[in-house]
This record gives sequence, C-alpha cells and structure tokens, in this order.
Amino acid sequence: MSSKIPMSIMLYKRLNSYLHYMKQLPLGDSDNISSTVIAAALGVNNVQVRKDLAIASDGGKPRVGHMTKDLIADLEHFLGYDNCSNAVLVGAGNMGNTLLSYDNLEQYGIKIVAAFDCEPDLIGTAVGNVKILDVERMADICRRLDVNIGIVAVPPLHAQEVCEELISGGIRAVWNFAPVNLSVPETVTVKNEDMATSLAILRKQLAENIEHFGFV
Amino acid sequence: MSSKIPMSIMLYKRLNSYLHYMKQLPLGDSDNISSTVIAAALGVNNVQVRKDLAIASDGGKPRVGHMTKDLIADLEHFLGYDNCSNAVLVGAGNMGNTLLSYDNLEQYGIKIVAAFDCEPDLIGTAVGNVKILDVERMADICRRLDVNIGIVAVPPLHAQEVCEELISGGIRAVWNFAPVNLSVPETVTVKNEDMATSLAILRKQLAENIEHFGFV
DNA sequence: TAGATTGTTAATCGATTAACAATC
DNA sequence: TAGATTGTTAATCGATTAACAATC
Repeated sequence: MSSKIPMSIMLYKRLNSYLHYMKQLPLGDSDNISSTVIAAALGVNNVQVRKDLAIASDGGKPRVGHMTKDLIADLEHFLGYDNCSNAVLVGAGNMGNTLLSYDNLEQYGIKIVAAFDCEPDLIGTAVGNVKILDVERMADICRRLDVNIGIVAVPPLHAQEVCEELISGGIRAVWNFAPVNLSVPETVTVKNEDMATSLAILRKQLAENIEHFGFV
Repeated sequence: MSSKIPMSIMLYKRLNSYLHYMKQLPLGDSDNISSTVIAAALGVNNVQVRKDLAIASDGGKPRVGHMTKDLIADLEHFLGYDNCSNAVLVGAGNMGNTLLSYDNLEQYGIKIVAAFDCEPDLIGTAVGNVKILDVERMADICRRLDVNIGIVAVPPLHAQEVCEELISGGIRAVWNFAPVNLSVPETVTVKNEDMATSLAILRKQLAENIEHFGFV
C-alpha cells in the first residue's frame, strides 16, 4: 500500500490533461486507447505517458492499450475526483464567491460545507446553498464537522491570522488564494494558488516566444 | 543578453516567495539581507537561495549580503512586476469579475484594458473602469490596441473557440482559467490556471501528511 | 505468426545540494 | 586579520527520454 507515489506537480498536471483529453473523446462503450495516441494528441513523449499511466492505473494490454472507460475511472480515482472531501471557505469576497459558485468543484473532489466572513452584512446570507457564517465560530464548527481542508480567500493582511484560526479548528490542509507566505506547523500542508507566479511565468514565456518567432 | 534563463516553475515560485518575505520586512532604508537569512526564514536550502538570487540579481557582497531595497527591485524586475503589459479578458462571469476587481493585478505586471462577453445583459456594463464589450469585436480590438495577452475565463465549452478568436486578434499568450486543454499553434503560449490539479495535489499531500503524523 | 503496444532497464538531462575557494 | 557571506565547481538526486525485451 501507498508504495512511494511521486509528488511531482508536473505528473499531476499531465494526468489531469490525459483525463480531460479522454473525457472529451466520443465515447464508445468498449473503446480502447493507447499511450501512443494520447501522447500524439497532446504532443507529449509517449514513454512519459506510459510511465504516468502506470503510476495511476493497473496497466493496459499489449497491442490493445487501455479500455478508455476504465482508464478514465482509474485516473479520476488517482486524482481523487471520485471521492469528495469536505472543506470550509474563509472570505466571501470576490474570489470566495467565485469558488462558491464554481459547482465543478465537487467534480474535482471537494465540497464546501461552510463559509465564513467577518463582514456583518455578509453574515447570514448564502451563496447557493452554503450559508456564510461569522468567522468567530469557525474553529468550533470545523471541529464539529470534522473538516480537514480550509480555503483561504481573504485579503493578504488577514491570511496568516485566519490560517492559524483554521489550524486551531483542526484543519490539516490549506488552499491559499492570498498572495502571502503562510507559516504553518509541519503537520499542516499549504498549497498556494499563486496567480502572481503564474503571470510572471506566462510573461517570461511570452517574451521568449516573441524573441523566438518574432511578431505576427 | 537573454543568456539562457531557466524556466523552472519552482524557481519562479521561490523568487516570488523571497520577494514577499522581504517586502513584509520592517524596512530600514539601507538595510541588508543575506541568502542565509532568507533561507532560514522560509525553510529553504541556503545554496538554493543564493543560486536563485544570482539568476535574478546582480549579486551581493561577501560578508554583507544584498542591499534589501535593491534586491527587491531586482526581483520585481526579473519577475516583470515593474512593467505592466496590457491584457484583455474574455468572460465576465464570476471568475472574470474577480480578476477585474483584483486591483493587485497591476502590481503583478498586467493591466486588463478591455473585457468581452457574449451575454447581451452584460455588454455595455462596466466593472471598475473596464467596460465589457461584445465578444464579436474582440479580435478587432485586440489588433487595434496591440495587446499580446488574453485571459480566458469562459465556460469550458467555449474556451477553445474563444482562444482561437483571441489568436486571430494577434494574441500571443493565453492565461487560461477554463478546465480544458487548449490547442494552439506553437507561436502561442498557454498557461493554465489549473485549480483541479492544485486540488488533487493538495489532497494527496493531505493524505500523506495524515498518514505520516496521524490525526490531531 | 507479425506487429503494435506494453512494461522495464539503462542513459540522459536538469535541478538541487554539498564542498570549497574567493572576498570584503 | 578573522569570519561571514559570496559565487563556483563537483556530487547527488530525481525526472525525462531512449532502447529493448515481453506479450497479447
């Protein structure tokens, strides 16, 4: 069990893209697919695909490949899209609202069961069927609902404080949308949704691209 | 010039975190900082930090380190935060609105100069001082404003189509928030803001974390 | 059987870390 | 000068790619 799963971000991105590719395929019920085909379609090395699939799936059959339906299920399972975790959201501002309205979130394995804010006007209102509660009650409610995942969508200045409050409520994983380095004990995992870095990389690549291909 | 800059995502994430760390420091005007200190504060290997800084900055002085003010400026320059690019946004739904209201975006080097949607009710309205225009006019306006960056924040089904329209308007870099593999010519760069993958990784880490440290 | 596809083993590449000499 | 910090060169580690044997 749990025999040393690689943690490379790239692996996960690729698996996710294979999954998207297959799901968008016209689906015959007993269709098969091979790493070679996926690789060609996505412009990735085919050995890469085979290795990746070997990590996430039971493996296919020589000359036949993988049964598409099963492979999709395997990837969804590996990526955790098939069993939902509960999560709480802190910060019902713009980003918070976006996440609350993003109904696909459940497809990707988490369900927001409660949202918190400190703004009196927001407390008591609801987005979809998630009520926005007073952040004062957060730690307590996290404990009671036995939630492990907290989403931080508050302004940067409050992020650290909110994060600590989540942790005091027993949260073990923080999905952070604030542009801040959160400091947490080693028992807690943080994943930064880091728009600034994404942008920096995008623009670097753009610059290289233009240097390489010129304009037009 | 442009002497082979490494493109590793991790490098950029780290540089960004060093920058955040320094900016949050109480600032004396002529204070210095060393890679050792940064490394210790962020829990990173100190040689790593030194190498990273060497890539983005002119370098510090032995025994003294870097002048904080200058180092901040160098990192901001390297990450492109000091000169803004214009961008257009497609899709004025939840995510689009969040991006439009996210005034920090300019701090991170891009400015949204126009937004587009296909929804008649939205066309003509504005968010902040960005007007939402008919997506029909998009390619044309992109050309006229000579914009290189397009942000895709439309539902997955329309993403590919919208992306092609952007490209026909001369866009060379696409920041994609739709959970889709966009296919683009090699002259165009795509950066996926890939929440699903982030979530998958977060949950894997959470699982490992709990396996390692147990509950409580 | 022949051939496509698989999984595996070895080679390459790049990024991280360790060791060390240079310098203010 | 002594010592902290720098940059550099070599060693390690991990991820990607290439070569190949196994199999339906």
